[in-house]
Amino acid sequence: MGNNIPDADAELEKSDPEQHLSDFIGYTMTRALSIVRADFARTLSEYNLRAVSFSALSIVVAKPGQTQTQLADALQVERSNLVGIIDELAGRNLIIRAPVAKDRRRHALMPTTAGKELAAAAQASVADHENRVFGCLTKTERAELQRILRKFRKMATV
Amino acid sequence: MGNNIPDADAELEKSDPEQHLSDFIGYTMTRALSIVRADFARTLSEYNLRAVSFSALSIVVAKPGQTQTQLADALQVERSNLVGIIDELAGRNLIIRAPVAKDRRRHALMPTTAGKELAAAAQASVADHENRVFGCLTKTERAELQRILRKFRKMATV
DNA sequence: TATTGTTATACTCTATAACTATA
DNA sequence: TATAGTTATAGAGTATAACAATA
Repeated sequence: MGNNIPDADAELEKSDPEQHLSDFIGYTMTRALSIVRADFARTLSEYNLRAVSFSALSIVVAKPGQTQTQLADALQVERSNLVGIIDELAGRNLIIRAPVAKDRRRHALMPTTAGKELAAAAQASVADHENRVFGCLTKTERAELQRILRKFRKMATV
Repeated sequence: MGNNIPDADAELEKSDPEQHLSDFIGYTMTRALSIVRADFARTLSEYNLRAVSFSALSIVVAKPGQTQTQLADALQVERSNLVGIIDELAGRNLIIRAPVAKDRRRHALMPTTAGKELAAAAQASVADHENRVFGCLTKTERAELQRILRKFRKMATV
């Protein structure tokens, strides 16, 4: 049973420690996304937004009136964990929890004017961020990357 | 200042709550990767491996003799957090911390025979997982996705 | 003095259960 | 009974500081 002794020279000509791992698309995508996320977080920090609060605000602006459960589903977070995100946005007067007359358990999430303005500004900065970070790819490559990723999201079954 | 009242019908014809967000490659990639990761985690659970311990083991097998600091850099984790990962793999006798004669502060990370075997088996399963999860894409699309992601990793500067 | 591995710790994220008020 | 929002909590994951051994 292998209690190997350090073998100083064998295999050391291989300079890439990721060799096998980078054969996997999932690994390459993970590393690529971590580069994107670093710049994305920097971009959103100007607005004191995290990725998830940016997404939440954007969705509330794009589709006002959703309940917290619906928004949690759209964001793929537990509805218990959405509470703090909504608290954060509502505390900054970017959205409000409006009562729903027909069902008093529910809150209709509505953007305020300030929320719409911040969402628009942040979205413009995120668009700049994407142009910056993906600037090393050609327009064709960016479009192809989006197309393939969208197809994957739509078609993947596992 | 906008204390908007729920506007029951306006905008409700829009059925996709992600509308603006899915214009961003980063958003699409995040969602795509979360699909991949779910199946990846399922695959590795057969071997009682997490993503990070699979990566660590794979790198130790591919390039034996690295120190913990070098491996931490390769994995992009803090070296303090690598300790537990190495403890886990060493506790299962998959790798060993071999002493380095020239510098007694360092450990040379070496795979055991069992570690090499588990890495090979897990890597085969991960290859199956990739074929399964990306089966909805054509071979050309998968190759193109890999090519673009690799170019991005190599070229991205931000 | 600086570096390697380590410990301790704190902060964020995520997941689950249980509560309340409403239906 | 069931559902929407909430609270509490536990488990990961991640980041920082400080320590002992060694260079």
